Amino acid sequence: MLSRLFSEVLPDVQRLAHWVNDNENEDCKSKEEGHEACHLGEDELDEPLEGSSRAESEMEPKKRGPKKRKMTAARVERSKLRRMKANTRERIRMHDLNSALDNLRKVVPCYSKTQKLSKIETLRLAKNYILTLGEILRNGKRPDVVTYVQMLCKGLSQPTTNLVAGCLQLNTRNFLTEQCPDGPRFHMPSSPFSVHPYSYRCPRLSSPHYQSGTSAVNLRTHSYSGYESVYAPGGTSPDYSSPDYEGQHSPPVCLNGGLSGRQQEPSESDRNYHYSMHYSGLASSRPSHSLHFGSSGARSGGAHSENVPPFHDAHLHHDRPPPYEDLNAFFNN
DNA sequence: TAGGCCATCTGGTCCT
DNA sequence: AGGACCAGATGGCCTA
Repeated sequence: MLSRLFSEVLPDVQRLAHWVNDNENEDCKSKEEGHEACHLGEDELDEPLEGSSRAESEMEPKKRGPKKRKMTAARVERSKLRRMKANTRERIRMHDLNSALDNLRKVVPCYSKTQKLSKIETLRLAKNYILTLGEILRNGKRPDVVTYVQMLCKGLSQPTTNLVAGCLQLNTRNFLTEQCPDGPRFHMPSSPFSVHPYSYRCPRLSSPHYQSGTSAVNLRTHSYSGYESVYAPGGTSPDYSSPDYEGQHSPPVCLNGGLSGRQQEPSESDRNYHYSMHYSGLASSRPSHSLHFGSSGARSGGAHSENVPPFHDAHLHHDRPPPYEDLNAFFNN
C-alpha cells in the first residue's frame, strides 16, 4: 500500500522535470541569450599561465595545485556566464524541490492553500504520516483517535499540531482530558510518551490563522523518546535510534496554553465521527461516519464548523486516488 | 526589533 | 569543462 502511496506522489515528482521547460525564467533566459551570442575570442585559447614565465619559474619554487590562469577579459566574461548559468540551474533546482514539496503538502493529512506548512514541518508530518500508516497496517487495526493525532504530530511545532488537530476536528478539551487525567503531568496511562519540558514555537505558524481565538487547539505532544512504545507494540518498531533519526534534532514539542474551543465533551460517536472524517476516504461505506467536506464541507457540516475557523481552507484528502482505497477497504473490514 | 522562513547567490566538491 | 548537489551567506518578508 505504501508503495502505491509513493507511486501516487512519484508522477508529481517526475512532472517536475517538465517544470524546467515550462518555467524558464525569462529574464535569465534573455541574459543568457545575450551571453550566448557573445563570441569568445581566440586569445583565450592560448592564454598565458600566471607565473609561467621563465624568470618567475627560476626564482620561485613551483607551487602545487592547478596553475592559475591569467584572467583575461574574455575569461572573466566566460566565468560570469558560467556563474549565471549555474545560478539559473540552481534556481530551477530549488523550484523543482519546492514543487515537490508542494505536492507533498497536498498528500499529507492536513493541507491548507493559504497557510502552507513550512518545509521542515511538511517533511516531519509526512514522515509521521508514513510511519503511522505503516503502523496501522502492521497492527491491523485503527488506532485510537488520540493516538492517531499523537503519532501524526510527533515532533511538530505547536501551530502545526494545532492545524493537524483542527483538521481532524479534534476537541481540545477532550484530548487533554484524556491525555492528562491527573493534571499537569500530561501523561496518558495508555501513552508511554514522555513530555518535554519546553516548547517549540514557530512564529509563522503560530499566526492567528493557526491559533485564532477560541479555536486554538492546544495539545501537548510528546518527544520522540516514546516512539518505540507507540509504534511497536509488538516490538517491531523501526530503528529510531539511528543517528540520522530526526527526532534527535527536531525541536521537541510541548503544547501548552489556555484551552478554548468547544466546551462540550464530545461523545464517543462524535470522536469517531471526527476521526473517520480524516479517514473518510477509508471508511466511506459507513454512512454515519463518512463525510465529504473537502474545503467547504467542514463548514457546511454545521455541527463542527465552530471548531475550525482558522482552518477554513484546510482540508483532509478525501478525493484521494486509488492508493487510499486500500485503506478504505481495510477500515471497512 | 528579534526570530523564523524563504529565495537567491556563491563557491566547493564530486562525477561524467 | 560542465552539471548536479550541497552548505554558507545574505537580504527580504512576516509575525509576535
